[in-house]
Amino acid sequence: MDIPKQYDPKQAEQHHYKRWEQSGYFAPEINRDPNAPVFSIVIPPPNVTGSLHMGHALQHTFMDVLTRFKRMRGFRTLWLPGIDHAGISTQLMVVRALKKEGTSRQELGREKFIERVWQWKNESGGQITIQMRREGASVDWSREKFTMNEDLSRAVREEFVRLYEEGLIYRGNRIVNWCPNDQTVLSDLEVEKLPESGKLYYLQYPIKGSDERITVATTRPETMLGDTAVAVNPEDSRYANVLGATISLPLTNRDIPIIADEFVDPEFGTGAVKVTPAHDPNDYEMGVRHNLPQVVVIDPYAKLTADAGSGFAGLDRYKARQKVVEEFERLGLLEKVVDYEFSISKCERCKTVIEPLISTQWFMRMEPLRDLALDLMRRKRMPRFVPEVPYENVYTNWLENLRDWTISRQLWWGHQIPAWYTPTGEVVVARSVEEAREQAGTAELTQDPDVLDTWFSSALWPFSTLGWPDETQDLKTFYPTSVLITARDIIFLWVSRMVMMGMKFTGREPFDDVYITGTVLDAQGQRMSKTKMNGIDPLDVFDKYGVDATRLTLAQVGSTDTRWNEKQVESYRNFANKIWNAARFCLLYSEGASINPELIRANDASLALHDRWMISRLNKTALDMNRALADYDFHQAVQLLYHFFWDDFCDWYIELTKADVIAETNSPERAEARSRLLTILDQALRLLHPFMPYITEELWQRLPGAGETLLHPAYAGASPSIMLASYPEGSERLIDSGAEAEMAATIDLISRVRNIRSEMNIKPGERVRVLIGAPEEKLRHVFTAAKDQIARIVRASEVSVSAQLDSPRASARAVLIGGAELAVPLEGLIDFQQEIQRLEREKEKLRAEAAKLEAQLSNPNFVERAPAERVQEVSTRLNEIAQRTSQLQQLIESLQ
RNA sequence: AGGCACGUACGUCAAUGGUAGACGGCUUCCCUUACAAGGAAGAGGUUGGGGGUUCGAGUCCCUCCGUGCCUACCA
Repeated sequence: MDIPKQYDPKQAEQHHYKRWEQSGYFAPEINRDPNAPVFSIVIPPPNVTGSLHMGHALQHTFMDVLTRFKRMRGFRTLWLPGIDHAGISTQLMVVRALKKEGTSRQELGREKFIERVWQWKNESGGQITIQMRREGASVDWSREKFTMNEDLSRAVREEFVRLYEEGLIYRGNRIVNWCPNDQTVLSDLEVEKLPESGKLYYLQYPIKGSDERITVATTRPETMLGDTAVAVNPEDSRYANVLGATISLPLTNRDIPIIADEFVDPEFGTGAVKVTPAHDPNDYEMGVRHNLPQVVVIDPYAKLTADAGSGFAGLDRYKARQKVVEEFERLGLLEKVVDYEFSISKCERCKTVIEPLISTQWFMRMEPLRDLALDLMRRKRMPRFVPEVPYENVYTNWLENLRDWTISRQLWWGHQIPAWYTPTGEVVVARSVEEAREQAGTAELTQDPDVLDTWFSSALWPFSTLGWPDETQDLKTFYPTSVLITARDIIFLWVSRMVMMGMKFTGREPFDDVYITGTVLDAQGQRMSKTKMNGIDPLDVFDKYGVDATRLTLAQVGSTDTRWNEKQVESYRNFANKIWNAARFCLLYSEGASINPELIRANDASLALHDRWMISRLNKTALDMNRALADYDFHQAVQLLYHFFWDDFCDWYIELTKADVIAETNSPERAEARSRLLTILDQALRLLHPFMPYITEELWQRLPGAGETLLHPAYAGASPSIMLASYPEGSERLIDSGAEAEMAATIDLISRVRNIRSEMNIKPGERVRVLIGAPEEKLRHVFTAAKDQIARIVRASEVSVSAQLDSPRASARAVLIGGAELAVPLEGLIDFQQEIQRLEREKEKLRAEAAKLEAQLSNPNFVERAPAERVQEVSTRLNEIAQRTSQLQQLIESLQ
């Protein structure tokens, strides 16, 4: 057998995925058990424009770990992949391409443009689906979905029509967030508030029929051209005398009133506020309250309108600002300008400053839907957020303060709103144009040109992808899904809306649990972003360290934010190599052996200590793994795997079983030791597989005896793969605390000898004699039985065990667990003073520990109030220390 | 402006109120036939500061400092 000394991830990553995919292992149909429990996840659909970034790799790792785990546990498992059409991003991308070609979407026209987007999508969209294969993601590609496909579009129309018919969708004229660059309306969630240092301008407005002026402060002087009132707080005595007076608004020929409104904070600025209902959300509200006219002075391109007056019409908003300020100064009405820090709304995508505009849009009334979600949380505590703190509150608080959702967008790429207008302006909402014609009684219909917010379709994702509105078998089988795994920044945009729509249309929660992942930050603790250029490309990491090592690194992140640390990946790359070489050892000595689960099915006294211990550790680890995964404790799961494999399996078990395994002569004992080793390796690989799919499959395929019989019964008949083998569940019955204790004593003995070798500077090649005095018969038995292994591991020429230690004076000594003593004769090598010091140091450590414990015991409050069990523990430990100390003291005296 | 997290070894992170750990890095020694991407032995901490509750606090409470994130209609 020819196995290289180093694990080559690329080699292993090449073949297996294709075979898994082509064999249909990712599809739930591979499961032949009609009564199998179901596990399903839908992927948060990545944008069609996107390519794989660390956030995806992170989420996908969690999803794949769970999916593979559940599949191995015999669940009918579906991880459904798909892509989001990402309205604005995609449209912008194609618009840019057109610009390069010297044309534009307007020139092309709507139909041609959409064709062009599809063409782009088919040629270069969804890069991520290729990259996901590299990750090893076990998604069912046969069920892949795209939000713009006909089936999902039908679901969107169904959603729209039903909500409209119930009055939950309406068309209205309101102030909205408008992006002058993208030329579309945006929802509140697509706007980000960024701090900005700007100016606060104090403008004086003359009061008609008097010499008085009233001063207002504003950050946006240009909007004064659209002012229709000045407001003060009704309680503000400073302005009581001018309430109801009229202002002659400078630069215009309009007169506007001074009104009173609670909204005005007398403490801020001058206590008087200019009111521009057409261009400010607050002023809009105030305008509605006071029935003020709306004078539109800024257009959708953020240029001033004709209503702004001849001097301003056509000017850009910032030019207009400058001009207004100059004019006020010229008129002597500019009181002052001060520096001012405030936050400004920008388009999340293009960072253009949002212009609040009054516009006719489609909205969704959220209260009744919101109540469905809040009710679900109150009644059933669903979805269950992991971690619960703080996300359950974040989610709930947001829902409680929810406002209506602007769902229309002035784009071409997306689901066109299924609303048509008759020549007389009547609105007809229908599932198809045919239905609309029938309803309207005319064929002369114009469809609303707007499309729906991308999230409108995403909100249906968990059930639209399974066939809704049809009652499909998939929907019945896989809905509600088991868990949603996502980043925290879309809890509002997506998670909450899925819950609301799920409850509304299916009457069920869309998922039981929501696992919110941490964020992978850069080495400086900054979020990775395209604009900052600080992102780490997961594909580069795959190339450098392998997919499996990267997956372990990411899984370990769990739900806490973590700075990217390449050293960590390197250490898991080393771990992969360790696995490789451990398997290599097992395979090099596998002649005449094969996997045989019978060999680890019982744990009785006929087995050697190291075997009983290993079986115990295996079962403990399996139980812990199952628990960790059930709790979504990925960090813990990775730690368990790492230490189980490296410490327990490699460092101790292989070393202890090695003597039997590499024996020259063929014997039943050798065959059994080899087979048991292979069997435990098989179990270890299965435990690892959900995290490290490639290396485990690569190795498992080579193990003698790895075949159909090891598959989970639900996959009987499938061609063998570790991904269909059953996941070790672990059994309490096979945990052997006696073996663990005996092994602990053995490990203690070995460590002590090694410590002596190291501190006494004994050459690695030099053999030493190891003398053990163990008063306890059981312990003598343990050490005697393991003599050969111990000798091998500590490079001893002799290991002798007796009840009483009888050793030459010139020995290095130690006290062991269970009152045993150890001596390593070192004739001529030992410096007695130095040895005494070494033992004194050890005694000192014990003394320090004893001091703490004694302090506790001598505190009457502790003895009285601490649990008796705890008190007992302390005094037991104290006794141990006392015994060891006296033994050490004797050793020291014998040297003096 | 409010709200919520977080602060533990040189770095990245763990620790149901019960002796503070892991991995990497560091020091010393070893290419001992699975693995130098390895092995062995070590060093390294008043858990951001201060107060409180408790027999006992990294963990619970208060406060200060620092860092993030989210929400918000102060012109």
